[in-house]
Amino acid sequence: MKLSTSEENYIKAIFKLQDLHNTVPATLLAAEVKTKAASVTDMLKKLYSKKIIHYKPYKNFTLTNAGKKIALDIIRKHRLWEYFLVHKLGMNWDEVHPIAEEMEHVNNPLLIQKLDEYLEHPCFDPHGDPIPDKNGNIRMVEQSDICSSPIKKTLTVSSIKDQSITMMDLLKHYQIKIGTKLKLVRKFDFDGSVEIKIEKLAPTIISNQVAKNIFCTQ
Amino acid sequence: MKLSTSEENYIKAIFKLQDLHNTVPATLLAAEVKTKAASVTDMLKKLYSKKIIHYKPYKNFTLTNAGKKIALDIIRKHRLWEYFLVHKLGMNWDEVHPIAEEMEHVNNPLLIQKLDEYLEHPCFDPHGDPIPDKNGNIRMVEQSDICSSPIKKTLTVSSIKDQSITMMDLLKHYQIKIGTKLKLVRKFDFDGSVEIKIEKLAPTIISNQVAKNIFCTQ
DNA sequence: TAAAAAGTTTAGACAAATCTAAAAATAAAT
DNA sequence: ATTTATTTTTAGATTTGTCTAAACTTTTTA
Repeated sequence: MKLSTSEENYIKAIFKLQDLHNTVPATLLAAEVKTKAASVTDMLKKLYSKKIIHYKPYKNFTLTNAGKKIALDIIRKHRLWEYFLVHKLGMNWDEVHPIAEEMEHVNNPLLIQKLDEYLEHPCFDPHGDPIPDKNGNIRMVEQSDICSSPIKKTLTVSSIKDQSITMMDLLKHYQIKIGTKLKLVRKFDFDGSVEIKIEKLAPTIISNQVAKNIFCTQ
Repeated sequence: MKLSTSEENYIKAIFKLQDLHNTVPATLLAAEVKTKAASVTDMLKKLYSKKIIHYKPYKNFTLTNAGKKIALDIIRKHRLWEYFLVHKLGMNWDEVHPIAEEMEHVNNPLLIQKLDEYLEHPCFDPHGDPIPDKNGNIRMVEQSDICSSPIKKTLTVSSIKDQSITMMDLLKHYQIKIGTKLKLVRKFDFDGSVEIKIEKLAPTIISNQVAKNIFCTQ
């Protein structure tokens, strides 16, 4: 089934809002896809006719399993492209979202398979959000912030909680990105700061405030 | 000026047909963009209003300079993506065209600049067609078929005249692609066949028929 | 629990890009 | 040069996604 860019955007938005709020109000969805409530109603009827959502007028609506599968596939494409833009083209993670928003609608399964292979099957996008696999499964990986991670084990940075400009600025200085491999050398009890050792770099100390925001997998 | 995918496709098609035939009949353009003559008329009026083409009813039409610039920019994007798909993702050159057809409409100058850098400013796409630079200039490079190239100089395969399946099959066997570096070792007068040496491979002999179809830059 | 507020849907309109069928202009052919 | 054929344009309809304004549900609140 071929879907329009607009339909795909609605599906993605419903998926996102479904995750955040248990029930999705049409007005919120309208804001998310930057349109008006009346337009949302039209689209809901269309998506219902395509069995992408469960829908009864004036009632709540949710994605069907088929709808969720489609949403996860779009999210997969989006995040793989974001990964590509940052890790291959060297773009900044704060400028890739709108581009990936366009690329995610390029529809070609072989392309995405090849891209995934080329990127070596990444699990997290540059914002630290998990990348669903080709079957729509999000492999749940044990993540913990640096402070709570075991000492002297190789950790891989998988997500950053605080995505503010100031935080990103600091991470840039420390040369820490999603995917960076590092070791927790020791913790200082006085202020909760920690010493870390990043591959090929001299050990440094980062504050507790920063360490708490950096999540890693083992 | 933001252009729709449809407008971009018309511009690209006009550019292509303008190159092939001196004057572009609307019916041919209709076939090229897979639509009907009546739709073409509508679009021509629109493109005229945007100063992308010169147009008078019932008369021939041509791209303005602005229109040509736009066309070259779309072609640039198309060919850079084709290059990426073949040389980075390892796709076959006969399957990348429809994908690049979609990717070319992703509009972000920084993206294309970064992509160009990442690919190291390629001059030819996987089909051997030249890639315009960011100003729309197609750098004219001296090309000659292998038979007419100087002996023992490093040549870079830049285009293949015959793009039939059988030819591509043969090139695959010889491990010859656009971008392959090779040397012409010697020519055999008896049948016009030539001995070539491809980087890291043992020297081989290719027939005159094949050699005549492979164009290289020095 | 009845009135007010908030949220959702219908009805009718619009813009973009397309279509068919018919009319108009140009080109070709006798 | 007039008829025929071809090409191009108009006119009116269709589809997709959107909009506003009004009508209708549902929820809140007093």
